[in-house]
Amino acid sequence: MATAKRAGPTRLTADSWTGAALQAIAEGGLAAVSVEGLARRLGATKGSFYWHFDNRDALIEATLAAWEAGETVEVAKMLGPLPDAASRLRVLLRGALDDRPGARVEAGLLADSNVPVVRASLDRATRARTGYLRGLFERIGVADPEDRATTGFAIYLGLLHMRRAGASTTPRGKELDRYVGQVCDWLIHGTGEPGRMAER
Amino acid sequence: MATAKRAGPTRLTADSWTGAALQAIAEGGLAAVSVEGLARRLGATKGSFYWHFDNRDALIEATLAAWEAGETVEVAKMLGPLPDAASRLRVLLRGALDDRPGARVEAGLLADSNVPVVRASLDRATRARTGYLRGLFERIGVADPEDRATTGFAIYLGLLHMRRAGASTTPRGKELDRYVGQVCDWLIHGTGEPGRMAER
DNA sequence: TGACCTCCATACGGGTGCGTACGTAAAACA
DNA sequence: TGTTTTACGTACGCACCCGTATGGAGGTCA
Repeated sequence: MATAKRAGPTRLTADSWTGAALQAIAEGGLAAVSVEGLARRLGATKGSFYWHFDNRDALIEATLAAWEAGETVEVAKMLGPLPDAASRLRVLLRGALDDRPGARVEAGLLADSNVPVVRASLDRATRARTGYLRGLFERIGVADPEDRATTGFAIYLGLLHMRRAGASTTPRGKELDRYVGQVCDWLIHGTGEPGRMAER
Repeated sequence: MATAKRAGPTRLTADSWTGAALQAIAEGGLAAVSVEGLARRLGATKGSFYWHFDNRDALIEATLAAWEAGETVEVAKMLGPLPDAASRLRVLLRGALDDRPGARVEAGLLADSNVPVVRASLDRATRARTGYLRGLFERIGVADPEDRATTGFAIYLGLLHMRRAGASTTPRGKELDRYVGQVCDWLIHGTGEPGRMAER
């Protein structure tokens, strides 16, 4: 009974490991990424892992790179077909509260933002998003696109976090659509749709 | 050379351990709270710890309770003397970006919000703050205090996180005061001070 | 001064994770 | 069909951490 046991066809690839790592991050952050743990999940052993990667750090770097790449194309795919800046903003914000796997991974990574590699990765993602947001606000024509981009991203992060923490205060379901729409109008116009908000 | 070595007068108390745990959380989250690690910091050994606490979980519970208590009195002390709701809102938001030790602990705890005990503790803190925020907005007299409180807290969390992640996009120094003021005006009036923001 | 209680150090067993050494099936190639 | 290369399993040493067992120093009170 030397070799046996794994379910799938047979051999694993480096992507098998980064994929499992992504799933682990989504569930429990970096701490859940252990070589032996992933091996158990994959029905393999460390012997396999250390053939594909030099060490745990190498796996983490590869995993982060895979996430960044997948995230940018996913965002592009979500926002590309949209017509105007306003609807892109709305979709972007909703992305914080939807159950995309990418969002779950991002929420997991937020927890380990003090780890230098993760920090670097998140910083790139952050920069890309705030830059994109700033572009949206510039095209919309507000006076202070920088501030609004920062605030928009802070709201994004905050909602992402409230969702991960399972905060009972997070808007859900139908409420969510309404709330996100409200926040977007608010970010864009400085106030809600005319008549929906008091001015004092 | 049986007993010796610790610097301080001598004996430790339960508070010594929760204090060290708070510091560890501020630096590295829950993962940094290890009995043996704290013992090294305090110049003691596990023998001392297990006299003051039943186990690691008991320490964590006590530490969270201490943080919650300290946080509420600290917030009360900061906001109590302030005259109007607007300035309270501003100080509350600034609290996310200042270097209060409490904020560092909170940022560290955010990282472990998937741990049930931490989640419960954070949830209580969150509820208290959003409730307080809602009260502020109600007293100010906006039409939708609930939405604004949620958004205000999301911004708080987002900024807290951007600061912890060392995001280069976070406003700093003088900019910080201006930015926080801007966001507050914006949260309150729906738009910035008249003339500072374009309306389209 | 002797019995006692408080507080802590030492020493141990068990668990988990990383990384390495080595052996070995199965595929690829000759 | 034999040999190399690919991919993986097994077994080990090491480090760290939790929790327990046990004993001892120093203060307290009779």
